[in-house]
Amino acid sequence: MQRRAEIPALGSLGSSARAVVRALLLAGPLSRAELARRLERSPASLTKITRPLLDSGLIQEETAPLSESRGRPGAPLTLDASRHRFIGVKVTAGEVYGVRADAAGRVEASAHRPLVDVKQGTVVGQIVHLVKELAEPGPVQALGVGLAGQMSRFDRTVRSNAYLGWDEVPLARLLEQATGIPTVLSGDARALTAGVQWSGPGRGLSDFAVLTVGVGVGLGIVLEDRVLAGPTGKVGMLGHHRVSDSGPLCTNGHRGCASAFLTTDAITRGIGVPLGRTDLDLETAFRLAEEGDDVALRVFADAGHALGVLIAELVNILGLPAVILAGDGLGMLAHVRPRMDAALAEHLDPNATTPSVVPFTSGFDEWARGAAVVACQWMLVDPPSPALEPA
Amino acid sequence: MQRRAEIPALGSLGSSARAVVRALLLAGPLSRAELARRLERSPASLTKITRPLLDSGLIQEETAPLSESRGRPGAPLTLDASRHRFIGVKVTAGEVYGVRADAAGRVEASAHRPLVDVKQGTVVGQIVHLVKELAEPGPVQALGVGLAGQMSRFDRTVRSNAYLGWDEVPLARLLEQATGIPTVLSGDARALTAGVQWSGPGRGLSDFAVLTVGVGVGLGIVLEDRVLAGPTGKVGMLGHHRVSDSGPLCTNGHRGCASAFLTTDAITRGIGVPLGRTDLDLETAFRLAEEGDDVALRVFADAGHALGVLIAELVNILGLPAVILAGDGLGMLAHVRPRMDAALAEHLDPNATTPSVVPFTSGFDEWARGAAVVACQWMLVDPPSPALEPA
DNA sequence: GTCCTTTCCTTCACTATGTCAACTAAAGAG
DNA sequence: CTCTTTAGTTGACATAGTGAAGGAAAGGAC
Repeated sequence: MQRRAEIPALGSLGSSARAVVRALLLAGPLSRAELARRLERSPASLTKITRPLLDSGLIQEETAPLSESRGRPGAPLTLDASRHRFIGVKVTAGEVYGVRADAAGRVEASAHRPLVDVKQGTVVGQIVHLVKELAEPGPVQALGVGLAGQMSRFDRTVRSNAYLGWDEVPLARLLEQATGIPTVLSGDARALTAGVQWSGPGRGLSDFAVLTVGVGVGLGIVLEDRVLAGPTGKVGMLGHHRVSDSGPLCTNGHRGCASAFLTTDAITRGIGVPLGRTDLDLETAFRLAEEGDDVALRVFADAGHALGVLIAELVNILGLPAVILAGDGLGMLAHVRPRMDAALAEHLDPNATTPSVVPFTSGFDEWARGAAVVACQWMLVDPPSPALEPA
Repeated sequence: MQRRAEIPALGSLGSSARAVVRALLLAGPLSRAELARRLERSPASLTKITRPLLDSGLIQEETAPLSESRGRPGAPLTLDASRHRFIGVKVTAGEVYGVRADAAGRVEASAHRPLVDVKQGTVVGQIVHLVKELAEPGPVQALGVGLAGQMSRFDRTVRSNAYLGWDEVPLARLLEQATGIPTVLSGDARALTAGVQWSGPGRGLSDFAVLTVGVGVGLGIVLEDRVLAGPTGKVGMLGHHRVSDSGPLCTNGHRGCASAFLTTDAITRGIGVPLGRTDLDLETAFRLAEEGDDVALRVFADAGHALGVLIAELVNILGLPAVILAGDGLGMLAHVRPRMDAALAEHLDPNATTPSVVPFTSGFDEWARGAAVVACQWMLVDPPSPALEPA
């Protein structure tokens, strides 16, 4: 058995070694010859690149040869993803969620802590507590934090966050100083999308969108294998996107916008108010629909219509072959799917290819897991990110 | 005066030399120090990279020094774009348009030829004629051809083109054999967008969309300085994108779709049919609107509304700071702008930044010029494209 | 078994590209 | 006139990749 401490950190690798690690993480065991084809290098280069990785124990050569067709079988190289740990944190309304995941995005541990206020010190303190709790066994290579709001891919500063009331807070540096772990920030929808792409239902797809439904409506887009950051971090502002000329008002007073049909609040109030039950919850709403209640059926039909229209717009504009649905409001899918499919078919351009619409049920952990994946990707970007700033 | 024949072709350059040429074409005269900063290389490297380019006459050192602030002034390097010629061709309904442009995208000559049928031989023959006519003075470095339909960035084969009725036609190879000029194919909207980005109103913008209005409705998207090809070449299928719950039917029988409001045909028929004037043209429609005709005013108002909704959707989904309007139907802008602006404001997500909407008046040449720009970009991509196949 | 073919992988000499450190060069500021 | 700042060059060196040549490991033909 090899000593674990000797394995080098992913962040310390050269650019070609990173490319090899990325390929191995993405596509399992691969022979040198296969890697050479994928990375568009010569076989000679792959011998050279993989040697130090094998020597350091970062990758291993499997004994069972990979025999396909005739000719000498390739020696499969593997990377033991479980030896590289990352922590992901998602900051929400009143809570901070965190997970520890390996390089393959598998969750090893999760935890959460309440957020009593949004003062800098409180939030940083709670994140640090959470990280220390999760970091326990073995070294952690990087920490990713997902926050609502506009930030670039691999950001270091919260520039302006309406929800937290923050302005120019160097959160990554503060967390690095407190934890000693290299830290990146990312938009939460972007992080979720990265998680879906790296090790969720988006794995292997080079182009897709993630549409989330819950407290709000969110969007993440992957084009040509890259998660879109948006020019100003502002991708997917479709919460108040108009979906119908009629319909209810949203909380901002817009008629017929996506939020007015799709958020948990819109659904519970849409059903609860006409029935005089102001504190109706989603489960009750589902039950009412199953019992054939007229109001519930109409509200879910409208939600399905809104969802179908949003998907059609995405596909018409971007030509996406797949759309993944996620978020804690996804439970309604069973009730809205027929109407969603109908609206999608109706609004899709006749020349566009019908996308596959894939539901992805997940809890709040998935947002944190996405942040962990972002941290891992950060360690593997080319060109390498600047090293941890001196504390 | 230097002998022109000695200048090396752009396609023969190494990858760093290409990067220098791209930067000089994009941002005019730049000193070595400035190039080093932009390309993220050391000053020493730039001395080394630029030396053979200067020796070969491909770039020149300007005499007037570039004096900013204190310190030694930089020696501006320029690339004489006019010494590199490209031909762009756009294949449309009954005609083939072509232009000869320089590396900066400036049109030097243009011509067009009728297309009596869409047989392979006929189309290839007409393109070859056009190219020979335009290629006259000096050598041409590459030929770009823009066609409607789905193709990748820098394609070589028309895989399936409903309009031409073609299937798996190796058009690039055929044209290379007939003309001896390296040839690329590209989607027409993609080519137009490349032209706008390289040397049109999109110059300097890293994120924008081009929305075209005319016979149909087209879309091109630039994100992070890259023209989007779309996963299957299918970006911007918004011709039949639903814009309103009510409104006229389009030619495919869809109610309220973009085509039903915005195409030239939709406008002339929308005004002409109620007035009993079946052969009404756009000019007459404009005049009617200026005279205050009720029908014309309503049709243009609806068109403005449709345009505003499309722009809002684009901006909501992608966070684009700018949208450029083009196409031969753009003449209507004056008549539709108030309503367009209103619809844009109404449908834009309150959290999104209002984009600048820039009209770009242009003729059919602009589509061909885009194809020439694609040819130039093809010569400058990194990694280099495979060289001209042996004929 | 003994070839032969195919594919994988390595070695080695070589090229391309880019860097650092030390230097010269040209301007403005005091 | 010297100091500072910025630009550009030089030469020794580093890094990453390649092609050509050959060894290694399988299956197939005989």
